[in-house]
Formats: sequence, structure tokens, C-alpha cells
Amino acid sequence: MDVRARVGQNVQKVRRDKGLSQEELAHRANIHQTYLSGVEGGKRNPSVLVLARIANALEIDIIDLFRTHGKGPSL
Amino acid sequence: MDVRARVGQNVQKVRRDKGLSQEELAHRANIHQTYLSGVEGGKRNPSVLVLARIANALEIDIIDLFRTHGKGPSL
DNA sequence: CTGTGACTTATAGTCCGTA
DNA sequence: ATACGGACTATAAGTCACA
Repeated sequence: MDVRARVGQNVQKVRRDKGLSQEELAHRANIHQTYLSGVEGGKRNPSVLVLARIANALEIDIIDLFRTHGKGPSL
Repeated sequence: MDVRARVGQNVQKVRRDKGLSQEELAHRANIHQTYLSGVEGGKRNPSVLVLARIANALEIDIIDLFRTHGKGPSL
């Protein structure tokens, strides 16, 4: 699966878990809702700095945005 | 620590572990040596697609590029 | 072999409207 | 609240000469 889709799905999942709207998250991460929409949809190719801002706004580590769906048991 | 530095250090470490030169890796990842240098030095802000190419050329998962230094505990 | 500055071209990321 | 598109601007991508 494309990394962009992987990341996008993770962003969307965490965002929904936290009960945030795209607008809310976008605001917190200081990016645009329309852009966030594209990222979640795997249609954008974000830079690491933007991903870091998103991860930060979601209160997770950026590394979690790259985990494969299904499980992330590890430690 | 800045994500870019984190990623850069990881790229450099893995590259050296594999005994590759920047030129070699850059060639495999289809990027320029000078650009790779900037990424390793944490001076560039690469997109996920570029990181994916680098990770692929290093034969590792892109997620490993975001790990914090000090550990690389198998899986 | 690697790092830097300068540069051009491509695209990330914004902002507007609309559905 | 989310997605899509167009037009725009900021910055990443990609290349080079040289230290």
C-alpha cells in the first residue's frame, strides 16, 4: 500500500478517535482543512514537517502515522 | 529534536551500516547525492514519497526512519 | 566521498468557491 | 462537516560548481 494512504488512514483514524473534525485538527496543526482532507485521502504527498505538526496536534508521535493498519502491538 | 534531524541521522546510520556511499544510495533511490546530503544533515524537509524511495533503497520500512536514536531492537 | 550555496522547475500548501 | 476544483504563493525537488 502507498505510504500516503497508510498515513492518511492513520491520521483519520486517530482524529476520529479523538472526536475532532478536520477543521479542528487543521486549525490545531496550522494547516488547511482542504489540505488535510487530501492528506487523509492519500492524495497528497506531505512533507515531514507538516506530518510532525499533524502528529503533534493529535498528541501522538509522528512514527505512529506510519504504522500498518490491523495492529501495532510491538512493545 | 527536529524530525528532520532524526530522519537524517537514521538514514545516515543505516546507509553506513550497509556500507554505501551517498552516491550509491542516491543512485539507488533515484535522487541526487547533494540532495541526500541535505536530508542526512537535517537541512531538507523531504516529502513522504522521497523518504519512501530512500527507505526502499535501504531495504527498510519507512517507519524505521523515524525511530529515536539509541535503539533498533529487531521486531 | 561529502557539504554548501545558488539556482530553476515542480509541487506542496493556501484560499476561494462550490457541492 | 467533508470533498473537489481552480488559481494562486511558498517551498520542496532536483541540478550544478566548487570547497
